[in-house]
Amino acid sequence: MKEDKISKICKALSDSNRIKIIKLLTYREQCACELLEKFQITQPTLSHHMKILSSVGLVSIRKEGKLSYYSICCSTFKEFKSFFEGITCCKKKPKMSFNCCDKVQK
Amino acid sequence: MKEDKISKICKALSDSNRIKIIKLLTYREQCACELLEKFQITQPTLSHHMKILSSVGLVSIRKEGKLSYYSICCSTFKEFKSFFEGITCCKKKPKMSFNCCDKVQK
DNA sequence: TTCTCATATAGATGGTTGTCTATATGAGAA
DNA sequence: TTCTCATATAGACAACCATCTATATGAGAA
Repeated sequence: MKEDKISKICKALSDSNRIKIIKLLTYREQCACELLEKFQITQPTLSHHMKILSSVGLVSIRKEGKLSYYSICCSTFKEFKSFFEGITCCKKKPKMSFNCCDKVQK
Repeated sequence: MKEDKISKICKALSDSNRIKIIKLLTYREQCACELLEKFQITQPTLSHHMKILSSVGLVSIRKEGKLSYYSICCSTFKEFKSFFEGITCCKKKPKMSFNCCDKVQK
């Protein structure tokens, strides 16, 4: 996954309500009305947040009758996480040999 | 780490240039002038980006003479990653027994 | 069809963001 | 001190964002 896509997903996650939504969807898929109860926002605002989360592929929608069920989209989420696995916090003074901070720091 | 802090870190990472900066710092700490060469932005804009990254604790600064060396802040980054480890993409229809998507999806 | 309920869309608004140019700061060299 | 270089800050501007109210859509019930 490229930097551009990662930054778009991070933007989608840059709101604390949307982080909470993602966390809630960890346990099971939920319909909009269920999610709405847990927030102090209006229904159109929740709808807006869900659109942002689904537009970057973090969340998928399943419609059943009048209800819309949301769940985390596994493949996108895994790719997102694996990008950060590739980032390590390594410290090296310039022109010196490579050392991982895990060894260097206390 | 709380949702509010996670969302602030995601906001700091919601720009593709800042994602690239973090990726570059994976390999070693670098000074501002070194980083600047790799982007098509002005020096004040890079300085602005570094301030955003360090204000959320993602990056730390070490000053040496005229130069400022930036590196990834291990502890924040690890906490950030571990938050997402706690998020799993599990699918369950309401009122049914719990199933992880790893088993459910093809 | 008509009503009701769940959700989406439209449009407005105040606040935030990425970028720039211009300028300040601060360290080492001359 | 004066000059130069690396970096930070100030201020401006167009674009974007979270939220709201009002309204539309669309499915099932009556």
